[in-house]
Amino acid sequence: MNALFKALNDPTRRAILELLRQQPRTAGEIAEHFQFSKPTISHHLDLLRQAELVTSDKQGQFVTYTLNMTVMDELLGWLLQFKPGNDTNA
Amino acid sequence: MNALFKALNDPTRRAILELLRQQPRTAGEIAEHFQFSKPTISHHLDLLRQAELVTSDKQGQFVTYTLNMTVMDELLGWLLQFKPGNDTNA
DNA sequence: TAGATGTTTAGACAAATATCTAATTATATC
DNA sequence: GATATAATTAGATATTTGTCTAAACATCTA
Repeated sequence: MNALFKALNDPTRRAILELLRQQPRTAGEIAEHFQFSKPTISHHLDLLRQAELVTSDKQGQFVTYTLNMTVMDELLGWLLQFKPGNDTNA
Repeated sequence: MNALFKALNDPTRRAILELLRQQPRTAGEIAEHFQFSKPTISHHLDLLRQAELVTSDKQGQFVTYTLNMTVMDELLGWLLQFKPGNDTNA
């Protein structure tokens, strides 16, 4: 849960997630969308991977990043605990 | 959105939210649940208030904090954009 | 094998963050 | 008014974070 909130606490990382919402992309393609250096984007991708918000797959020189929604579902569950009438974790 | 994710990116602040899920509490009551100093808790409460995750109400010497779910709904909306088949912000 | 391309690692640094103690403000009560 | 209680503000400090450049690693192709 910590890694998840940490990963989400950055506008660039959230923008990366929104990019990947459309389709998987390589590290270089992702970097093109931002003004930061490639190492910086690589670091952001690392944090997203640590939080399991993305998966990475290396094909030759290219590393393709794909959105992984299963962790988002965990966050969804955490959120719903606050919804009135929901007694989960009561 | 930034203030929201920032506020959520701390286990103590998330625990405070979970405490307030049961009922509103004063700053002192909240502080009793943790091992940190009162100023530290006061600071966490300030960040939660900045994110509008809680509201505060002063009655005499006491300041009562109450959970505010409306911002959580915003987060919920952000999350749902990632759900397949959801074309919001497409 | 050499060079080009894609990506990550290493190391440095400024800015932000979480924490503390001491001091201050606000209210209640004697 | 003086003192006690509730809470916040101020200032200090160690840690974490986001960014950069330079270097290294991995793969492809001529």
